[in-house]
Amino acid sequence: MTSPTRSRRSDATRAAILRAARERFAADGYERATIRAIAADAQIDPSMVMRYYGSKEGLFAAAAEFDLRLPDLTSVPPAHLGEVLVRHFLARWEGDETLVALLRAASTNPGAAERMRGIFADQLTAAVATFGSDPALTARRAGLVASQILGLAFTRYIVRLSPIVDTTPDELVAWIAPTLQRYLTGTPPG
Amino acid sequence: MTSPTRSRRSDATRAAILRAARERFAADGYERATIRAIAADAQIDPSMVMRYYGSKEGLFAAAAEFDLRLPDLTSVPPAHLGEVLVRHFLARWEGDETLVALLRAASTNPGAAERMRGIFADQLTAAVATFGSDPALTARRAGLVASQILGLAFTRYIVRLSPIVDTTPDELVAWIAPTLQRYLTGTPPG
DNA sequence: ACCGTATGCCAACACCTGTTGACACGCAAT
DNA sequence: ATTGCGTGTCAACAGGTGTTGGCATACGGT
Repeated sequence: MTSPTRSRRSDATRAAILRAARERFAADGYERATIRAIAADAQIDPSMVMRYYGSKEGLFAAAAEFDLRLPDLTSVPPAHLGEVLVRHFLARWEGDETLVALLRAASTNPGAAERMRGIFADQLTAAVATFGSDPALTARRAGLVASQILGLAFTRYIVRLSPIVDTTPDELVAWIAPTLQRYLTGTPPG
Repeated sequence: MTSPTRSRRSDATRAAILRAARERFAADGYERATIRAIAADAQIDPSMVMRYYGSKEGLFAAAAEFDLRLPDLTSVPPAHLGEVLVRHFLARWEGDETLVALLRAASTNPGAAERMRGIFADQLTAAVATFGSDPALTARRAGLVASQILGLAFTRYIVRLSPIVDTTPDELVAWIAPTLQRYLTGTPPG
């Protein structure tokens, strides 16, 4: 038995499968991304996928591993929270198709929706909770932020709505930052 | 041959198929909603679906027929545009699952995404254009509104994010109306 | 009453899906 | 050299998919 720290020969295959899976899931969604297509992209046999990831669900679970990597919001000037967040999100998934894969799959796959809920209810809510406003409101504030952020991602990467696709990240930040800012620090209506 | 105005006997079947199709597409998405399941819901044979709608794509095209029914925005006080819009959208699809079906399908089905683009790029942009601000900006304003509106729908009906699901329509309107108001009538940033 | 046709069901096709088990190769340790 | 195991390929299974053609039946016009 090789040492667990020593890289095994199959690690390259595992990585190739994961890369191909992310691409296919992002491009086609959960059901259209077939194991055969993923295996073909990775240039291996479909049965390898099963051996290394157990099932299609298991493969997706591994491929959709995602961390928002939210920055420490306590060290951000409170007036710039909105801008920092939009910019971070855009940068985060403009270069990583994992979230697009998750987004596409969440529409039809319950497990993916569950994971999406975890990411935006746990990670984001936790980050919002750090600059302690009214605890009773943090969940709602985080939810509202998620609604605008996910709407931006949905229109830009999934539906590909022209006015949103054609707008530069900087312009998007300028328009959307005030929205998040109000959701985060604005006084509740009513 | 029966008169085209006279209701034919099969109209009930056609309607039952359409109703079942909308339900299934809304609940399961395009690929998981099988013709057999739809036919079973409508209590008819799968081949009937093919005879009346030609193909699964044709059935979806018929089931996803959707009109935003946007009110005449010229007769709305400009300061209340945001509120009127959020309230209208919430009411519009809280009682009609067609848009949820379209939303779910748009993630994986190119035709559905195309239709979604049509709805929000044509109908919404046209409505925004009626209260004539800078024409060069109307498309972008409409796109931003779409991003928040679709994000709301996505988090509330698809991902079912708890803080958004648990919030009453009135509270959602209070929070989100100012966002749309700024996207519609606010001065451009920069 | 008759006949054409609209309506419906049944069985089957061809294809694709996730998944499985048997078998071959090559490397590493004994 | 031989043994054991990690790695990989091949073929096949069982089930589900959209879709098609043929056959019964019941309705509506004459």
